[in-house]
Amino acid sequence: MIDNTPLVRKLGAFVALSDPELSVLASLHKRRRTFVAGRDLVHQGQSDQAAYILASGWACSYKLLEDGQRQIVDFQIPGDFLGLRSVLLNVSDHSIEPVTDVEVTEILVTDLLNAFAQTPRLATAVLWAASRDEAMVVEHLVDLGRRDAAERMAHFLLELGARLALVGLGSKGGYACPLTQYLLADALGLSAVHVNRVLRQLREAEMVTFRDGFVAFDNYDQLVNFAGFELSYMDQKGPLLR
Amino acid sequence: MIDNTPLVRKLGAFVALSDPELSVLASLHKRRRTFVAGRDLVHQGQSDQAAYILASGWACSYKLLEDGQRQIVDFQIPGDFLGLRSVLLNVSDHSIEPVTDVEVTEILVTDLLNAFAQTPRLATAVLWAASRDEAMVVEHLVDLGRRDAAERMAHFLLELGARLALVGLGSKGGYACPLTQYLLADALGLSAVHVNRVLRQLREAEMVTFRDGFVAFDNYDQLVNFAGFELSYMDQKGPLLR
DNA sequence: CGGCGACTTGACGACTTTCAAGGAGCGTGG
DNA sequence: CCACGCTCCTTGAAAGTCGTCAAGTCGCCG
Repeated sequence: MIDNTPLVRKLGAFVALSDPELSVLASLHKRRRTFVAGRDLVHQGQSDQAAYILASGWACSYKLLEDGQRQIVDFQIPGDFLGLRSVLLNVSDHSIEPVTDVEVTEILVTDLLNAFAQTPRLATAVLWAASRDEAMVVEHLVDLGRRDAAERMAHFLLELGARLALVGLGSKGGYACPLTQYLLADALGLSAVHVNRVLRQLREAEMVTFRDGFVAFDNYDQLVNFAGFELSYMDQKGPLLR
Repeated sequence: MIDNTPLVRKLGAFVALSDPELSVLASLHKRRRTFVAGRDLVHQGQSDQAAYILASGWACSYKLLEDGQRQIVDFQIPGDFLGLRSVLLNVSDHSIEPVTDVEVTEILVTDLLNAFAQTPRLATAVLWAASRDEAMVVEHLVDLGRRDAAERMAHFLLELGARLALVGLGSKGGYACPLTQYLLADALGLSAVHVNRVLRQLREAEMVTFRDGFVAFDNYDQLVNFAGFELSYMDQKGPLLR
């Protein structure tokens, strides 16, 4: 094992990486950068040459509508890619904003594509990681399309918890969560006012409590049942490719 | 140019494929199969060894909720992948149903992964195609989260039109569309009844008319404006990788 | 202390769903 | 040939969910 960055941990879950592959991966980590909360990291329409891996902190990717509304597509937590799609499509179709101060490591497109050429299995691994991210977006889409506000919130908090647990940042008890009710509203397609009401409702039902930057699962099983939560699509036991 | 299947057309838009790459691609097309409308092609939870490229007809990918509701994630039109994510994740997190009778060509996972190893640029191309599909899902997500029923419908019909135009099946005048109002409802997160009302509304506003399996843009520019439609994320002029 | 951002709560109204009832087109079988 | 059943489309009325507007609290910081 040559290094143990979040990227290696993530891709390692899919393909068993050889030492040469690991060293190619290691060479991708150019420089480490930090960004402050709230200032966009990527702008919609911008043309990028670099993607990032989130090392610490939270970010979100969102789209702005002409009328000023915004829809948060996904939150990124440590280990996640930032702007991979922007790079591949050559133009960003969305913006990315750090929710907290974040640390990232930069990856240049050219390096990434060269790495694919040298070690094709890496390409497969990245494709897999991208598919996994897409599955998350799809689940979010189902939230917006077919769940009412309370189920949506419940499902969303559970999913976030499951993702955080995968990188050691959460458990069935709960997790630290830096999101404001405004951010939740933009993610869940609700108004901030309604987010507040729904949170109260879930708290009074003694299923989850979101307070002071911490999500506490008061009754995990009941919440899972209420939200119709399934984490099969996140379950991943060891590398598929050896 | 060795062949000119939908897959080649699609990937060719991203990378300029060499003859050896084209021949690897050609070898992927195992057998052609047909499926009848309505009978699932892939079941949620099923473990697949094959993905497909849609040659003719329409399909849709959807998720079922425990309470019987369903959310259609995306429609697939000729040239699109079917079940690529299922294959990569090793378990399908969604179902796929042919909307019409469809013809597909089968692609075995193992062949696909081998092809990646032989021609890494192919992997890059597929990654790009997957990113493009994801961009579509993201736009759909914004529809559900932040547009009201009429805007949502308008935006959806425009996007479908733009996608069809890319493969020569539609224009700014309109396109043949085999979707029922029930399918539209499941895609847009609305009730079938409301879909009907919204379609009437758009028809009476003389922007679009959806009747007898045909979407007619009565006033394309007005509709684009009404829906806040941007196709920048679909615009793709020639290969990015040479 | 005043200002500010995030959170709360109530009242009212708009957008959507649900419930109910019909109508039109089409293939099947008597 | 026509009735029947089925799917899809259409429309109205009542009921609910959720957004908007408005006002007020709390903690933090200059």
